[in-house]
Amino acid sequence: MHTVLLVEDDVQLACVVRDYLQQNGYSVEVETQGDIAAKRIVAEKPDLVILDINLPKMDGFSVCRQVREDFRGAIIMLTARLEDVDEVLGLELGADDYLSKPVRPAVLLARLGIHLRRNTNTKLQEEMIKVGGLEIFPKRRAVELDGEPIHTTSAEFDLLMIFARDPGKTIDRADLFQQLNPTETYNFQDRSIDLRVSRLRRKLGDDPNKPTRIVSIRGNGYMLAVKT
Amino acid sequence: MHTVLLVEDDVQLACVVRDYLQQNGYSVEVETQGDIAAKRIVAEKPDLVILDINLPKMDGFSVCRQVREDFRGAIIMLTARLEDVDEVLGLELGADDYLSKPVRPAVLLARLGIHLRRNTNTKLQEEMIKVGGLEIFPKRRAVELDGEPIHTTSAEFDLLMIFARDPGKTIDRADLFQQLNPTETYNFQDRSIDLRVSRLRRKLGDDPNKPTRIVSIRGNGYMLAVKT
DNA sequence: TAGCTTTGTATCTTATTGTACCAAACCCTT
DNA sequence: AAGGGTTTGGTACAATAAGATACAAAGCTA
Repeated sequence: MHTVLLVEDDVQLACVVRDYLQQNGYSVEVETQGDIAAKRIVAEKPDLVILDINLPKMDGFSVCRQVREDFRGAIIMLTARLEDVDEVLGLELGADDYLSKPVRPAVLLARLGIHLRRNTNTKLQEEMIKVGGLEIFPKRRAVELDGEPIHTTSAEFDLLMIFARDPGKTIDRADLFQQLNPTETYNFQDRSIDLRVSRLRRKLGDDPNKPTRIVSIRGNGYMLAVKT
Repeated sequence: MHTVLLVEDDVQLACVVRDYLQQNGYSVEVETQGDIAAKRIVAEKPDLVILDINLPKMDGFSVCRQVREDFRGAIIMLTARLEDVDEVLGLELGADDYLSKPVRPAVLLARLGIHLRRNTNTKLQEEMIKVGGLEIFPKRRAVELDGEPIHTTSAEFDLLMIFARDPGKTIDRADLFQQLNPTETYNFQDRSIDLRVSRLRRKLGDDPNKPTRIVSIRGNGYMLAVKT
């Protein structure tokens, strides 16, 4: 049986949904406050979270963002306002899906099914890119090194993603810069890329004098090493 | 450059994805109809197919099934977010991967890279080149001598790679210089190559008077000795 | 809004790599 | 075998690239 945490401040609605899901074989918990929900998600690790955007204390966006790195299950956002949809779709947030209110029960059930199947089916694990001992989870924007979670900032993660697309290929600074700041133009004395690499290296436990994960190619750029 | 056939009936989305992929160095064709897509896949043999499930005329499952026997490239299935499709089916049809909409651009790119490398690039770059007691790992720019890691600088490694590609063959300075600095022209009094060799020799533990690994061929150039 | 985190700029330090120059080895002629 | 020219190896040094640190601006969180 799958567990679902329903985060919704409209108590009446929450109860209706809860009963409906329970009748359909789910174990459902309800939480009305955003800040507490964030804690509960991490602590209780439900299989799936249904997350309203309008919440007291902390809105759904913040909850999602805060929790995402540590929580692997699916998050379905609920929106009342149409304009929120764009933001949910914004790929940075890390939500898996969204539904706009009012929600038809059958649709909700169908969505739950999709996301839960994905998690339980062994062939369809969470999207992951694996390079050497590095595991990158794009949805959660999370990174693990030899199984240990590593906290990366946004800029670091973006950089790592570019490397991860082409492990073993050197990518020059101009290229990196372009991909990270598509609107700006690269200036050859810019050192921001170096700094990002440096910070990322430190987190990956790389010795800058003898880096083994992100290697420098003098006069060219950097490369994500493929450990054999 | 790799060719990708994008089969997607949402023209607007298709164009966004096409542009994005093109910006990242792919040659992209778009097809909106399932039945025609099946024919094109077999006829044009793209390196990779991105296949939406919801298509007019013939759905993605059928296309995949029909094409799979004649088409060796990777097929990535796209599941539409509004459908309650059982995604698992996609994999039993012979698809290589699947992604669910909305697709994070970075994830899509990463997946393309993974599948294309697997299919076309397997032998392009060796995992390891072994010459005598020397082991060279191009994909992490690392060198080991009798099992001991050796730190090489960029210039040294590049030079060693050239030698390692043709062990036992003498390569003249002009040739080396050209491969190391493709844009510049070689000047016969240039000594930078000699210096690189000298530095590399020292790291490889070679006695310059009686070098055993990188041998000088007087009047010609250098050669990586094939030690037994 | 106050405090924390993130991220870039400026600046300094260290490492790398080529040029210049000298010494040693080599080859040829005598 | 001696000597001159040529080729290669070595050291010193300067220029450039990359790494480190401090700090300030910007963004978020609470």
